[in-house]
Amino acid sequence: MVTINDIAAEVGVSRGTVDRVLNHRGRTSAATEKKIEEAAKRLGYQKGRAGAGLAARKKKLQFGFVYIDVKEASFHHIVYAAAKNKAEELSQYGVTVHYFAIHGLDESEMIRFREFVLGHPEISGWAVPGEYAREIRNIQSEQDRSTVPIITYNLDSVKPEDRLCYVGCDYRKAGRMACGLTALMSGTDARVLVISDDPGGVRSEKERLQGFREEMLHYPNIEIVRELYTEEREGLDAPMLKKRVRETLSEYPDITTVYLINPGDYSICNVVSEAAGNTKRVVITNDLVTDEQVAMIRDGRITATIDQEPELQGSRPLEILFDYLAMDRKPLNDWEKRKLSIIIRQNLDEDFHPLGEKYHLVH
Amino acid sequence: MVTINDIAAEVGVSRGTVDRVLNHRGRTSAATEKKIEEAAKRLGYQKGRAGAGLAARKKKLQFGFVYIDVKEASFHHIVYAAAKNKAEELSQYGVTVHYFAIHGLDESEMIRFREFVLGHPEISGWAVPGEYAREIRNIQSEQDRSTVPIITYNLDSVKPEDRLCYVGCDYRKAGRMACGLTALMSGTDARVLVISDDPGGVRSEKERLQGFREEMLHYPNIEIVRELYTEEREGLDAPMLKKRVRETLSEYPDITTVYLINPGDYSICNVVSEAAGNTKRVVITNDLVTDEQVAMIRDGRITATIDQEPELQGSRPLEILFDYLAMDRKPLNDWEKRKLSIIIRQNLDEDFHPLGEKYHLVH
DNA sequence: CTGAAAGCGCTAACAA
DNA sequence: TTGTTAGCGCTTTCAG
Repeated sequence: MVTINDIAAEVGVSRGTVDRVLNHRGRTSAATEKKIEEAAKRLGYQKGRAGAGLAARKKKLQFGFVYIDVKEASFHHIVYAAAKNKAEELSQYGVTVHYFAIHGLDESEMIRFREFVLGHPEISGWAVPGEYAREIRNIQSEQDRSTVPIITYNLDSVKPEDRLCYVGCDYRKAGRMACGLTALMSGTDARVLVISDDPGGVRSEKERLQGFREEMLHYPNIEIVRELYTEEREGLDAPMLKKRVRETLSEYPDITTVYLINPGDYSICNVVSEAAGNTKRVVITNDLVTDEQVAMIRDGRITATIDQEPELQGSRPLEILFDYLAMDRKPLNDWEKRKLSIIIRQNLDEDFHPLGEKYHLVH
Repeated sequence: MVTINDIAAEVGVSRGTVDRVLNHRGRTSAATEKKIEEAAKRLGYQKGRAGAGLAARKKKLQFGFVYIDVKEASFHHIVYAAAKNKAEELSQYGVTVHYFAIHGLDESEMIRFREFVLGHPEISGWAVPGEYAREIRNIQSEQDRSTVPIITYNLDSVKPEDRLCYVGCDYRKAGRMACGLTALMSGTDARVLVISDDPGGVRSEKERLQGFREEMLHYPNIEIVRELYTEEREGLDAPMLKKRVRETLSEYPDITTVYLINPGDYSICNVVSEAAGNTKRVVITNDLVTDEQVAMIRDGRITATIDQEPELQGSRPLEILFDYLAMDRKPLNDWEKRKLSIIIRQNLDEDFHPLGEKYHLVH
């Protein structure tokens, strides 16, 4: 392993100078810079994790972790729990994580968020759900501090140059998988009912539907019979939606498959299974996050679910920030794709998302 | 974070003494031992990764990695590639990995293996396919060196007390998943043909079949119509087996599903798809390891495959050894279960097993 | 602009 | 049986 000492010896300067050059701390002459950088490249220098880890403690790195804390957003509870876990691990390297919980979509939340960002200039790296990256970038450019890296997760709604890396799944692919499963489980002439929470604002749901449609091109006889969405401001239990689902299923008894893109409330599955009569329908959902869902997969109310590794969406952003700021390691790609896995009854682990229960969110 | 200095100060001894006690190096009095251990527990001491990582270099840890190098065992090529990758990463902590390739099942290989183990007394941790753990244990007990930890991977054919941890999947569960997929894709009255490489010696295949059968109890109308195995010493392309598959499929045209437990050669899928006529059959396989298989999933000759994370079976054993020997971290469980994932055309990543091609095995 | 030195947490070698 | 010291690779601070 080649160390900064080797480079110093090679070039004939002190360790300090090598450090200054390699970490762009300035106060070095162009001449030595050239020599040192050339030597570093020639010898294949890479910062060692052990030494850098030890020395990181005196940097006292501060990260900001923004997460969504809304009762029905179980996905984000898992994300948050995983982030806390990772933060605990990073604490031994002197890292402190500041959390900010977003409680809803109102303008007042954005103001609180803005204040939080402004109030924490000491933070040298952000991990945020994609939707909130824009706001941080705005503040940064107002202040010319745009070198502070941002990792987005779960959603990627910002230009690639505005974040260091996005950690999350490919929603289009999730949609294609749902269609593939439909073809395999309901046959290539499936008739599909699509149900989702109001997709007006949320891009992930549009993309999943788009992916589903895209894949349908390979299955010309699969048909989406109807798409049903929650009424705006309908509330969690969505009585209107349930009513329309019931009506639709009796109007189209030949519906073979229900693709539940993202219901706030999974009790909609009960409506589907009650309406079944003697026809057993295939029900496909996204994300495995609540106990209710687990029970539904177990007893067949949900046939299959497509999961997107929420734990890694919580832990990896912090890890990437640490690697970037303390270890001098840039992420390999600007999109760290999280795996989409298919869950059916037989691979439903008793301990599927073990972090979920370890932490309670205080609202 | 509480350090060994804190403990030394608390108890009123030197760091060296604390180190000796906490790492059981002997040469300490029972009295100080008690005081130090009590203080460590009280303060919640845990060895820091950064410091331990740096200091590990002077331990010059040596690990032994045993792998299977047989042309048709593509699974193990991936395992090996991942192990090399991890070894490279660990080299910065002063770790050296000694590899031993097993080329076959003959007795002479066992002798070579035995000589390798005997010839490397400096090795302080082993990572081996389960089948080979027994031999190492035997040698160890002959020499009273049974403290050297063994991590098994891929197969767990040794008593829990004879290894520190097993890294691999639950083959019974893999079988249950195959049955679950059968029910979902061919219906609950599926008629199944099971094909496998001679399962005489190999436990994983028996367990998968056992899991399949186990799950069949929940689907009383699923039936295994026939089981076909390669003749002993038949050779890779298995012409006899292919012939019998062809015959079986024409004898039982109502076979809906083929479960390929572990064919040495996937070209058997071609036989199945050629014999199809107008009936499209569901073909389920295990492990996604060759380009041929990828092509088959793409064009439908294979319907679904159940993967078991070969990369992690290569990297984790080394990581676990390092954590154990350098970081004082025991594995959380004595079985680190690897995830079983279902792969269909739509989640077949172009880059599914990216390590596979990075290394060439020299036979 | 550059060098020297101290220190992060831990281990190992040596001295007492 | 215990303490002391040096050093792993890197960062930081202070002198020059």
